Amino acid sequence: MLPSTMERPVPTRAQAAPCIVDSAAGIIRCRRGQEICAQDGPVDNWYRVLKGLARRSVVRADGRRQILDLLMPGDFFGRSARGGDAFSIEAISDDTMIACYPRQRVEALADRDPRIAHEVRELAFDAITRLERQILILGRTTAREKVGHFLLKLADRWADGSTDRVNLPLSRYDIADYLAVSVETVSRAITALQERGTIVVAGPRRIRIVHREEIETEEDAV
Amino acid sequence: MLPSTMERPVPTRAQAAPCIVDSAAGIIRCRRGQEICAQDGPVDNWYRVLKGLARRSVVRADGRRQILDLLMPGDFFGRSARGGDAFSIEAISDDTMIACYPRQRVEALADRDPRIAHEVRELAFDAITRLERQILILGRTTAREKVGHFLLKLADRWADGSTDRVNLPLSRYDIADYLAVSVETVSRAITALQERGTIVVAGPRRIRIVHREEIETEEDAV
DNA sequence: CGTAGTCTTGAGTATCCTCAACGAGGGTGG
DNA sequence: CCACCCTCGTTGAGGATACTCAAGACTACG
Repeated sequence: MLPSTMERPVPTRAQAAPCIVDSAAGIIRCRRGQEICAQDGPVDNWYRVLKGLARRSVVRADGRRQILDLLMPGDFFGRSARGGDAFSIEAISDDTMIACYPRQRVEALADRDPRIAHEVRELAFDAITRLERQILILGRTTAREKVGHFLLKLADRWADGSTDRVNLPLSRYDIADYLAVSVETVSRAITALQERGTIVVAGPRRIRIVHREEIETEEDAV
Repeated sequence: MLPSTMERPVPTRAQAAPCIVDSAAGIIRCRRGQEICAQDGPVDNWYRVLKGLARRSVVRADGRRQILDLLMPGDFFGRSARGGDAFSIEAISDDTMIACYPRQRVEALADRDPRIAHEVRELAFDAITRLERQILILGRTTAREKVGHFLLKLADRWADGSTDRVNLPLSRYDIADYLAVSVETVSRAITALQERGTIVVAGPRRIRIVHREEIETEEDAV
């Protein structure tokens, strides 16, 4: 078991579409677990994931970690200079590639070229959409719903050819911190979904969604 | 009780700072509860709250409502044309004023004027910061923490002169749907915070934060 | 003055968290 | 090759927390 899905290249979305602002980028290559940006670093950069998977997380004072955003190829993010909140960004899969732009430089580029401004705007709106989806998942009541919809979302974004086969690129711990539940609850939820026949678990990192509609209509939708 | 806080003008943040893109705006005036934008409407508009308070929410199939974003003066939001998710936006307080911009028109303006592009970018980043904060609140474990930090956030944004006196502009039901807990739990959490001496409740819509640090350091911070 | 909406509290149940233990897999060093 | 360690994943038991259903107090409003 544990077929080391992380080492294999991911079929779909393995590489982000090229992007105009990449002209101003430096490329960062990361191994699994490597920190891209410290929680209290002073730098003011924007980033875009080119390949792999990364997490943007906050560690609270009690040691609990909250993953704010899962970053897949094409995803854009910044440190939101204002706000005072500081995040740390770490690669989840090996060989994660991230483009890094100094904020001021991109701003300058955007001021000169409307196409770049447009692109940055679109990337920001994508980020908003992502965060809204995350809020919708966090707003669900039971852990089974959270995990189920997380799997659906992952299947859509991290498709393995068909959209019913999910190669989980992250650990149960990451899922737990992303959904704001405990690891044990994630594990139990997956087991419960399997026992109901909603999903089939072929190894901890290999899940097949059999009855998508059972997740979607489990006493609520949207 | 219920001193009808909603009818009184709010001292701080009652009016949003003027904004360049407002030149392209139509102004919408709403009464309390009035819908600004239907959940399945076809229009592709951007909005900015000028005065009052509004909520952007999703109603799930089971009737449960989730408030994605609380919109205060200065806040910007769109219907995120892509994504498929549809939201409905309603005014919470009476005499809420909202600027409404056709998306294409603002895009055209932004393409011509870098200052407008910059402003839209900043507004989008503000929205991202807002949503991230909301995720951090939703990620907390106990309802007491959620409600406590919600009050802190509201005190900061909706200050009544000093930042320890909060005139709740929204009902317990709105708070519940915003924090993804039941109304009863919100009520109990407020009662619990009062019994601990952390806050003082002077009427359902009037709360004073006495020991801010007790909320912030209640087994976690950030 | 009755109705509707808001807010609170109680009782019982369901869910989740914590602590704990155990198994499996991967890597390292002998 | 194997012992060892470490991380990951799962399962169990007990306690804490939140949800549901219910009822009551209060306010606003017609």
